[in-house]
Amino acid sequence: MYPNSPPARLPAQTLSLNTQYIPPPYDFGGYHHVPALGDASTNAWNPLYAPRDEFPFGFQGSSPCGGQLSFGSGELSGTPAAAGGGSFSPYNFISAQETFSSRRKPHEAIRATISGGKTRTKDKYRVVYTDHQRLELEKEFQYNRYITMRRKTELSMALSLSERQVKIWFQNRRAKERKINRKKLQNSQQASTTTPTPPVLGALADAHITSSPSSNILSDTISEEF
DNA sequence: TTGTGTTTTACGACCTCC
DNA sequence: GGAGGTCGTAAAACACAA
Repeated sequence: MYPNSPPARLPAQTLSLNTQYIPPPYDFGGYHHVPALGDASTNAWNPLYAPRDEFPFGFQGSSPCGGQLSFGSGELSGTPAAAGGGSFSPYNFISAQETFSSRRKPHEAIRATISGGKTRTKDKYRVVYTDHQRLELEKEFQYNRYITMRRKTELSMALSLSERQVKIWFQNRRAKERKINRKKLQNSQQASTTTPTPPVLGALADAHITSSPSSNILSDTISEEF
């Protein structure tokens, strides 16, 4: 079904990719989560530095990691108390998911139960999270790429999800981010190889022969963080 | 309406760290 | 050994062009 290339595990690549964070182009107009969020690119999300312990909360408007959280769009106006009166605090959640206007009808559209041979543990193959659930998860993700055990417990209770669901959501969300970053990197590499070098820049490049395209891309990517 | 491509949940395999 | 990480993938949910 998926005629993709065979699996190839490159753990080292994972680490290097995680050192940069480029905010993905969110489009809530589709069936995706959130409008464009603030720049959290100053974060260095390396699993080696992933918080395994608690971290202090209590920010308003901007994360301690430098990321701005601005959920002022009309989409978010459907969550009356979620933002805590305009400023997001990760501890402020509303558990009444029904108050969130959902564009689709989660859980209703599940038609098929797991047939024989499937190894899923749930009676349904997968559920569709409500917009509110995804919004709160997304907010937490913008605050911290790696959820702590405490926050996982709180989120699971607030959103009526299991801790395992919250954990897997964060795993999938990080995978999505890496995928987007890879695409961006590929696009920039293609652009650098296809676009002819302007004469002036070419002359400048001659003065720095040691710089390779790949290193330029890397530095460009890093410079985007600032 | 339908075919197709993309995104979203969920899992297994494997790896690392404590 | 367990928890949690990435990676690859299955299949549902969804968007959208024809």
